[in-house]
Amino acid sequence: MPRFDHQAAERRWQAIWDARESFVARDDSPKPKSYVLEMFPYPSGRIHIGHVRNYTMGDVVARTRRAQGFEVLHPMGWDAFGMPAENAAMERGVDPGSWTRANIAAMRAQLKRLGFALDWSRELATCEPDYYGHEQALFLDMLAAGLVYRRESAVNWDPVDMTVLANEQVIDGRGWRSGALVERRKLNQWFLKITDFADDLLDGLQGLDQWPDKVRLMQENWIGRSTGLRFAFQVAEGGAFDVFTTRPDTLFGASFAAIAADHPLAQQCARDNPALADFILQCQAGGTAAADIETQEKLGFDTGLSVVHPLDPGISLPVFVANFVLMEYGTGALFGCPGHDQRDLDFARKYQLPVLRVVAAEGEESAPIHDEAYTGAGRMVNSRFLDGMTAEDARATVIARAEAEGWGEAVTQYRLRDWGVSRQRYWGTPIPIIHCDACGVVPVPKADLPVILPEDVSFDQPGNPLERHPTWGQVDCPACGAAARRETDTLDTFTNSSWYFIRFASAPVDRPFDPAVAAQWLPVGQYIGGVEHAILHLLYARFWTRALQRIGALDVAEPFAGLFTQGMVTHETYSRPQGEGLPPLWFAPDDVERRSDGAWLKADGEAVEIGRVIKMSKSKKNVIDPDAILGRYGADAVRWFMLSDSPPERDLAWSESGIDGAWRFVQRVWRLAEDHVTPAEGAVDLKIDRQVHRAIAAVTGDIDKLQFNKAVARLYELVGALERATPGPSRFAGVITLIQLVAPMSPHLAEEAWALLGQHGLVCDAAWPVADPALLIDDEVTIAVQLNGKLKGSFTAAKGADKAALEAEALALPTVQRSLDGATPRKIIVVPDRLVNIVA
RNA sequence: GCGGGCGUGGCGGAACCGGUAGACGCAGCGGACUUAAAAUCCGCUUUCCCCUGGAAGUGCGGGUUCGAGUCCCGCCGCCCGCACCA
Repeated sequence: MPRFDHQAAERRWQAIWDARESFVARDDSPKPKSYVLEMFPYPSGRIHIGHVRNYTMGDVVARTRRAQGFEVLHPMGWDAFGMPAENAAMERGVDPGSWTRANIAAMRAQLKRLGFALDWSRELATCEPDYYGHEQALFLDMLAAGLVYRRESAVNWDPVDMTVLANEQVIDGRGWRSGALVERRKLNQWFLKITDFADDLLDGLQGLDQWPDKVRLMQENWIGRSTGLRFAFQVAEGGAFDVFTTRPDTLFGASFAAIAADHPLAQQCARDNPALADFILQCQAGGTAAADIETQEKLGFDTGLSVVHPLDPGISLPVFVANFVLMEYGTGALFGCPGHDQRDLDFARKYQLPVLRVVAAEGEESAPIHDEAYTGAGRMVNSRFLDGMTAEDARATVIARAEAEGWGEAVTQYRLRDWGVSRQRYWGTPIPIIHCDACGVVPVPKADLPVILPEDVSFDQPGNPLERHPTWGQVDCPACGAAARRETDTLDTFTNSSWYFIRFASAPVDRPFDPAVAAQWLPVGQYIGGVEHAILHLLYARFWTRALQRIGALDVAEPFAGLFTQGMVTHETYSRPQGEGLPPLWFAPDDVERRSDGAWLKADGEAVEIGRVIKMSKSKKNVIDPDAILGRYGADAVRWFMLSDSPPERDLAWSESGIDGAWRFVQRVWRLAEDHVTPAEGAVDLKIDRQVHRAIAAVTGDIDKLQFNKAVARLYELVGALERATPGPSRFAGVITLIQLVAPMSPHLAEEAWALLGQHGLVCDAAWPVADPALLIDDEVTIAVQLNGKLKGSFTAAKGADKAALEAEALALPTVQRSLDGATPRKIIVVPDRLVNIVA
């Protein structure tokens, strides 16, 4: 029997879909609209398995929605700006533009081989002026609306390469190329006022009921709305500074005040205190990453100043400069309460400061604090007029008193910080700003957009080549006409991904989008991507959409109505140590021969170390190239395997076994189709009809919930049932239905089988099957029989049988009789149509 | 350090709302077909035991319940994010 010829089928059907423009979305379609989107890829060079998994999931949703009668928008594009292109330029001497465009061409060809139902007519790449030029216009609109501002902010500075580093380029506090100790340095940078939208973004989460709870929770915590007290500490030596606290109840437990190293007061004190100046310098060592700062040893320096306790002028507290206080959060200053904050406790122990309990659980009132701060609920102690109150009441009382006496006020504080979008890098959207000595900061007039990124640049030295370009930066000031300079910073690539889904929906030549057309498609009905984007990308895109709404550009509040976060594709790693102080050398799976007892490098036949199963990453080289697998097994088998086994939200550990099973499944379905080229005569087989309709209901529900692994299992069961069934009209109809249910997952096979079976048109255009409710009802059920909750047996009964009958039949079971041994049950629990539990 | 998640056979996983744990697939073993191989088909496959039956079992330790993989409390391990990776 001939096998399913995947190569011929893929070519044939992909050409037919293209010619018929099957997946081109029509703006003017009368059908209800559905927007299915997967996070667009960075063109790193080759598609990897994670992309295949992501786009296969989206494709199943898109094809199913289309069959269900929706006009589906399912586009694809390229998140094409970013650091890897600059790294390639430095390492291989290619220019970032050519490198990126070649990668796009290669990856587009790979995606096309997979037969995705994509509308390629809407393809975009963020590195092209016809995309980023419109982004520059939107930036200027936001600037005009007051949503953009400039201020100083810290970056990672490599003092040897004299360049700014990304957090990723700082390894153990050192520059990744130079190895120099990194410092924090301040630069003037552009910011978007995302904090203006903190409440909207937080409250908006409530309505996102088709988002995973965990993502909503993470965003909620990230925004971090808290209410507390802001008050002024009077410095005994003169002056004052503000602090913010969420725990005003613990004010009597305060034993010190701490300010950030770059707090104005710290700077002022350092002027005539060389030791403090030194300490502040020390605080600037290291990168800007929060994880690094917060895991650093907590260090403080006593300024010698003291502040007056606001509730008792008789108490004075020492003022420290501390490396864990961030100027960016709150007021850059805090009071330390060691009894009820672990970080403060560690600090107090280190600098021998008093530790006092002011909140206690019942019975703990006089228990001293040892190594662990008490952060639980309780009542106030050692706190004078607050004693005996709950901590919650004490909070309100202190705030009320502060407001009445005028030394503080209740404020709402956010953990969320404004979005710094300036990057001291080349391969990004140029910020459309001109610096003029006379006029200052001048926006580029819209008529002069796009500000085109020059591609004749050199990477022979570190840093941003835009700064060294001979002519690009020279420009006349649009305001006064004098010679001026272009801004050489580019925009964060997150700005590119903050509105691409709008450009997909509407892409006029002369403006970013048409609001009416875009609003027809938006919000995205189903967005699918990695959970690693749960906060930053998704929050920025939500902000950008709301900002557009505020400035009247687009009447959409939330960009993504439904979100699904897929797990990553993981793989074990192969490496060899390179010796002291050097990172190991990594090897790609293609270069390694894997056997059951180890792994060997093909090149030299020597063993390599097998490492943990981790996220596929280029740096660890544990990346699988789908091309070879695609050639051998075909797109349908690869797609099928991507959906099998692992639940889509969980990580998928790649292994070559399993793809074989997917290939066998494709062949099994093909054989079933070949067996049924013409409809069979004979009687209807109700049992098969029931199984087919149960499968329709289950598979439809599973796809709807994106539980593809369950849909796959149901289809295996259906195939098995059809194989065993006797030939006849029910079996023939069942095979037709099977082909339709398989079509979103393995579309080439389905089209080929559909044609073979003499069905009309294309299966991708056929209406999705609907289950007949009458065929979904069981008339018999299996009743489990338990004794004290342990299974003793089971029997079948008519559905809806009454309790007494079930009880009697359960008691009559031989195993139950034997176990009871004549004793009378104390109690019998009957769950209708389910089980009988006998309690002895 | 902070925030979020996950943990079930040899492996990936299934189990509606607290009601028969292990569906389905992979791997393995045995058999059929074949000169042979491939392909295909059939059967077995959580562990243990005194094996026509019984006991234990969902990371660990407790708890609630007639009944817990599912709910509660306390641990352990792994993974993701932390604002300049995309």
